[in-house]
Amino acid sequence: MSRPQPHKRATVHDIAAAAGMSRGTVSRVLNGGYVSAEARAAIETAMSDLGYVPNNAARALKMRRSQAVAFVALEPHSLFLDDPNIGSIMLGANAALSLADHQMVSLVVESARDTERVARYLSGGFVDGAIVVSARTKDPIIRVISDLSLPAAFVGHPPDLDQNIPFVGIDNVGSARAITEHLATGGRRRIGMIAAALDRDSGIDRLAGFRAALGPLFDADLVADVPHYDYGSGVKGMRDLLERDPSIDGVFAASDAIAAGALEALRDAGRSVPGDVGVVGFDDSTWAVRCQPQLTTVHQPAKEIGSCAAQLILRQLRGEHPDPGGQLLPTPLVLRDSA
Amino acid sequence: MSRPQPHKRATVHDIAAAAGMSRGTVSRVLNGGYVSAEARAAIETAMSDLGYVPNNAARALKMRRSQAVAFVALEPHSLFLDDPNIGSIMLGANAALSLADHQMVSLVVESARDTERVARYLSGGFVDGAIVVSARTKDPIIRVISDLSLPAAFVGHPPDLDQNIPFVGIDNVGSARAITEHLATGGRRRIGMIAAALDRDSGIDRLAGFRAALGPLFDADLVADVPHYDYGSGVKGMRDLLERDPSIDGVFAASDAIAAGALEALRDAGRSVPGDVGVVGFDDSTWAVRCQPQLTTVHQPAKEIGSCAAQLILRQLRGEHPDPGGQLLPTPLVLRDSA
DNA sequence: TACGGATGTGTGAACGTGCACACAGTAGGA
DNA sequence: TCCTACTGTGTGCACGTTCACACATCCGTA
Repeated sequence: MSRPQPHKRATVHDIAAAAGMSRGTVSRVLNGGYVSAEARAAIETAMSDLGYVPNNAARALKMRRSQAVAFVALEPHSLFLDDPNIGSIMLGANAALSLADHQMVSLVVESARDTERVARYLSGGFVDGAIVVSARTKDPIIRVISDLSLPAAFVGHPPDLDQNIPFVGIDNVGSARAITEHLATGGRRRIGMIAAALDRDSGIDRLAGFRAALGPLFDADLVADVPHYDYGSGVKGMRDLLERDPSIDGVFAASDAIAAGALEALRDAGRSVPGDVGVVGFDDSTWAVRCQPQLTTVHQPAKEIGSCAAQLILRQLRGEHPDPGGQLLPTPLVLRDSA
Repeated sequence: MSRPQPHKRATVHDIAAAAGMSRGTVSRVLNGGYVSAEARAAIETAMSDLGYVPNNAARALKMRRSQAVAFVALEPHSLFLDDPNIGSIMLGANAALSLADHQMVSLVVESARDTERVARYLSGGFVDGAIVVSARTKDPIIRVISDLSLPAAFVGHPPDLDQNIPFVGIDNVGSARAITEHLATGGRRRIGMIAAALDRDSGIDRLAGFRAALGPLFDADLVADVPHYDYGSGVKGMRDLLERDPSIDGVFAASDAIAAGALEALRDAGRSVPGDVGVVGFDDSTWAVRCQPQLTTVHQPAKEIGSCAAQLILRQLRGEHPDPGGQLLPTPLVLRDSA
């Protein structure tokens, strides 16, 4: 069986031979060191003549550094399709890694098969670290990363996360509380919530903040529980709430996409927003300004979250130990028209 | 300067020593060959005791195969944030590569700095091939890939694409023509278009199809030209068209996101859809069913496009030469409520 | 008995790189 | 004169893996 050889590529040997120098000198041209002007010139012309590109796999093997960092998106199906947030986090992380001359490679995990392959990939020396987004409690990838002791940073923090792994996120409890209070201050009496993703810390915490804000006025009957942060869930959740209590006059949606869905359900039911019902969202994503009326929401600094996670990795690569515990970024309220 | 050593990891040597065997036997346990049951057992316990994971960088160096394929998204800023299509293409490609036990790694190119680094990465032996999405005419990445003669597949085809590089896409001209004809058949007289991305083949071809469908009825004054396939562009483009000709009664939007924006502008202008104005989109993305009314549109088989691109790569890796020219996937019309 | 094949195992040489070391020549100061 | 410092270059080794080859053993058969 003959392996298909994609391309016969020049190596340091070939360059050295063509320039009449030794491998060491070629290496010094590439990585710095004492090289005479003539030698450098000869080697550089040889490199461009032969179209030399260094083999990073060999370099990674020798240096134990690949200059690449993985961005692992778990169960991104709905995320990529409905939640613009993860895109922003990715772009933020990429920008920060790019400045440090690291390549971000993002890996998608959808199936068990993917999990295993990604684990192999992460442990294989192709990357120096990993940013993990949207891990659920008991996610097998958490164990894999702990076992490998690969430099890592999580976005959000599953409760069973290893103490030594740093994370970055937002204060979901506090932000949810703040936006709920805004709704209450506006004079709303019957305030409900469309809670989502209660298998993740973000979902649990947003519900906790909502509950804390209302205190004794909290009514468990006014909480609709939907699986995902997406538009369709918003429509369904809002219909549900309207059925349970037609006198509802305020809704906190766990995401902007959900809020957008809720607006549709309210429109169908003939309720005006913000006249009859005040609606607030969460994320300040592109959804927020697309809606009619535009959403009052919690700004989630997605780009900063991404770049912050990247910094956590870069710091570990410099040998610094990250502060234990997490880093929480501020989340200002954004007041628009929906409440 | 001491390099931060993330982890002292076991190698085949260590396993061999622990099991009282030689490296070769360990390799055979991993890659198949004649191994006695006792030897296999001893080595397997040694592997699990020492927590052995093979070093892919070393394997890639030796085998000249990394079992990884890059997914290069060019200028994804607006793509990731506004266009759910690219997410679907990614997931489709990942699924296909996953079945063939290849890791998909996606790379984001936003700046010139990114282009250079990605080029280095692609040529460095970390990946066996590359899927390139959303390349513009004269994109430097095209040259890089041609020069490397790295197995590649493009999604869409910039006109200056190397003849030898296969691509996958849809018949933008034909689909645009078909949906425009649907609009005309419905009895609309003054039909306009919100054309976008006229610096890419997709944008140019959709406009060409529109023009072909209308024939002599085509009126250049009823074409609004916007830069991107996003919601905001749709709002602007529609306002523009209404101003140019208030009697307009049909609109072909170059994407669903644009169509959604157009719906908003029409609502603001007090026009009913489909009563006063018929609107059709393109993509059949999540936008299409989120709108009020839901969009009549062209179904773009994004997942299939992704998996098809993946197949093109896998075929090249098996040493087969791909058919020159491209592969076009069918794009059925989806009739909903907006026209 | 001798031979060929199947099965099982060890050894050496690569893959392409970077670094430590060795060595050579020059210059300056004690 | 000798020692040191600096500049410039070549060589050997290691990174962790796989593969080709050599070798060893066992069995069935001519």
